[in-house]
Amino acid sequence: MEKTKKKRRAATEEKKRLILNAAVHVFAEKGFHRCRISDIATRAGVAYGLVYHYFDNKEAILNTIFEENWGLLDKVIDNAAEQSSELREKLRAVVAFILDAHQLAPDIIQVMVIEIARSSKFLKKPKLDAYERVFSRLAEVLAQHQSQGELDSTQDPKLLAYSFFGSLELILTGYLIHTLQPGTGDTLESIKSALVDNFLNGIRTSASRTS
Amino acid sequence: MEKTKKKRRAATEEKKRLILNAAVHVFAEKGFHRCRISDIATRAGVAYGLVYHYFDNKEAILNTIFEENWGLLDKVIDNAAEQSSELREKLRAVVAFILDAHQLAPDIIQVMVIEIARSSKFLKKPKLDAYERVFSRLAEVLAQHQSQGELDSTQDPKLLAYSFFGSLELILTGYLIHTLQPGTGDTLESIKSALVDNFLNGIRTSASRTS
Amino acid sequence: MEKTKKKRRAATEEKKRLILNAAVHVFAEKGFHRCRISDIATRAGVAYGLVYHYFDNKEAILNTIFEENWGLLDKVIDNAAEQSSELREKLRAVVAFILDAHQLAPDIIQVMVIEIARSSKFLKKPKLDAYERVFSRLAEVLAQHQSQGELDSTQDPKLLAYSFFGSLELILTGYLIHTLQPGTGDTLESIKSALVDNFLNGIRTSASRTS
Amino acid sequence: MEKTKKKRRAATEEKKRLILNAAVHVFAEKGFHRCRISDIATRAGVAYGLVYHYFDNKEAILNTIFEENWGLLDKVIDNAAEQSSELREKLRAVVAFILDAHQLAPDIIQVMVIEIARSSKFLKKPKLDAYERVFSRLAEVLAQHQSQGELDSTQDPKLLAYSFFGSLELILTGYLIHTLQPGTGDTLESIKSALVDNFLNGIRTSASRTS
DNA sequence: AATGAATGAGCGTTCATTCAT
DNA sequence: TATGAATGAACGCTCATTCAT
Repeated sequence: MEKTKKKRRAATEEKKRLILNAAVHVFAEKGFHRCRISDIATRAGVAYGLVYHYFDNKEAILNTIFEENWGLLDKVIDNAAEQSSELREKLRAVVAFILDAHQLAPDIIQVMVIEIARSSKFLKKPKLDAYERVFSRLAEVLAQHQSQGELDSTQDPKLLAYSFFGSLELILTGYLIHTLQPGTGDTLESIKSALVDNFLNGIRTSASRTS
Repeated sequence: MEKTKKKRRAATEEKKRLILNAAVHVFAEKGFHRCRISDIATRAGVAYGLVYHYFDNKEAILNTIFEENWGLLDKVIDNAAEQSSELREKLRAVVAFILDAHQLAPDIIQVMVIEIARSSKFLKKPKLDAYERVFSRLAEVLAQHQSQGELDSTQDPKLLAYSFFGSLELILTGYLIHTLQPGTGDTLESIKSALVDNFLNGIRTSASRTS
Repeated sequence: MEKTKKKRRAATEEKKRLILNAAVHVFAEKGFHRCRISDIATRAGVAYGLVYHYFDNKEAILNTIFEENWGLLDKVIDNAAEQSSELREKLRAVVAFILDAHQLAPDIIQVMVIEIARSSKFLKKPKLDAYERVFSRLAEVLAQHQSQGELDSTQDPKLLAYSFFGSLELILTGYLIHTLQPGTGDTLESIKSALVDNFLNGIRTSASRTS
Repeated sequence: MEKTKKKRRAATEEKKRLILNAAVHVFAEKGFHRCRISDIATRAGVAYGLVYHYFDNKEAILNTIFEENWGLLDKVIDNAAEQSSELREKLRAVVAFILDAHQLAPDIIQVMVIEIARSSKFLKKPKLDAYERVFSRLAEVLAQHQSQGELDSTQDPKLLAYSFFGSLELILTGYLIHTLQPGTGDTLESIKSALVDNFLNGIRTSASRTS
């Protein structure tokens, strides 16, 4: 009995995952507004109505995707902050997480970047807060290193956090829409390093530096 | 007769502008997908059938907004490339244009950033090309300075261009959605400088530099 | 110009009427819950969407029917109260109005009796008040005749009003569902008289009266 | 074995009753069309699939409620006709049954009056016959007393039956929707008497009678 | 008997677009 | 040019009903 119930619960959870995965795929392919519930159901290989058995509505599906994945980012920053004392390492961990995720599951990253970040203007309170927390968290980390004299203290750490994620995001977008292609020499690792190093050191050659 | 025709043409152009302005406002307020043609017409103070005299459909309105404004950015980069030999000046001109525009007409910038740049995934050929040209143009400028030894030549200039615009875009987004507020000390000018300087020099203090 | 606008306004009003009439017919035929918007549109000979041009939703159509017709009943009672001093005459005017209306437009009466009275349990404030006003108004009239000694003053006039309308309503229902048929001798006029007389005098023969 | 079967049968019957009671409650609360099977199941504390073990469909539940209760009314009229020779007593028994039932189980009465009696227009053959039988039965009783000279023989007894039940029904409706409240002096008994007496004697004072 | 996952037809509503005036 | 009535495809969502366990 117990076992049966557990099994059923597990099967149920699996079905939900199936729908979620289908949704991620379809959102990435056609965009949230352009896709229909039936696209999701078809892709998941389930009946139309079943989607509504698991989710209140289309928006709720997107919310679930957001919560599951944005939460991960939250944790990654926390872990990075704890596990290393080097700022460079911390930033690299964040970049690595996102770029690796993009390798493994580009659809999810795309939905996060395009469908959620894009609609951030229209986010309501609880979601907006969750969204913002990631930036605040990185800003905290930066602030800490400012106070240790490693970073220019005159600058707003929040703005720096936005700057950092902005670079990352648009580069990702470039990859996603294929207007930006990794050069022949660029390994994923070299891109990770470049992103972090450029953020920390800038792109000028030391030769050309005056100030 | 001639005059009358001109007048009429001018009046027509004015009406078109009226609708375009209304569209910008409404797109910014509710988002492209969430707003209706009638919202635009109401805001413009015209009958909604009239919108179809001036534009083929809803998409065409967004296209017009895109073309008019993205074209400006194109020109700004060209001008900047010509009018100064200093890379810093060139970049500053671009940043200044965008941030000033955001001061003067935040709705336009919002629509460009949120409704167009973010949905670039779904752009079709001609629009996508126009979109991409801006990045290529900036990349060219950067490549030129690489060849002059001012910038690290090992890096992909296109990627650097994406990085630069990405920072700018997300900071703008932060301002637009009010999760990022200009600090009390931050003048618009100081933000412009910081963006360019950080891109060129990074954010590390010289004291903490080892390499 | 003026004329053209007026004409258009009139044509519009006519179209609305067309839809309203179709709705009355369809509501009467299949019942409010069982009919679809498309039934109304088809019956009216207009496009599906036009119904929504004139009415917010299905409920709003029923509301309009209610308001237009229930308001008439209101006025009829008022007029009857003013134009005659005889209670019998007043009641007869009310009965006559309803039964005549039923002859002329049985569908409307049916919708009023079945769809609105039935859902009276679920009426919200403003509609419920309008609904109730008719009963209150008749109760006032009865109360006045009580105070003149014509009617038994020990009884609740409101309850008497409900009793009166209840008789009328169920008889109408009987006719509507054809479980009650006017007998061969019964003219409409005789039924009107019977209803009023029975209400005032009861149905007992004087011979059998003891009290 | 026998016993076990009986027990099981009893348990089954009990479950069915549970669902039926829940249905009555929910139909009364939200209306037949506005409630879902799951509302009934939830209220009954069972899985909603179980509802389909006991009933073919939603309609069948309503039918069962109708049959169980309308059948009682049938019997009440029969009993009244047999047990007393006085018409007043017979009518009083019917009124008493209904009003007492309304005291004890207002939900059932409401469902009978609002969901069934009011939608009688849409009843199909077998149900319609059952519905109608009650009126016919009362009409028979009245006809009998007409032939004994107690009641005005010129009137259609069926119409009188409708008139009588109509009064009763709308007064009940008034109580159900709380637009009619029992006055402070009105006991339930006085209302029963009034209904019957008014039907038999009318509401005019003898002083004002001319005919 | 009991559960609740699964199905899919049905329907209300929206809204871009067309068209008559 | 200007209006807004008219059209109807599209789609989100509901929920009665079936079915596997």
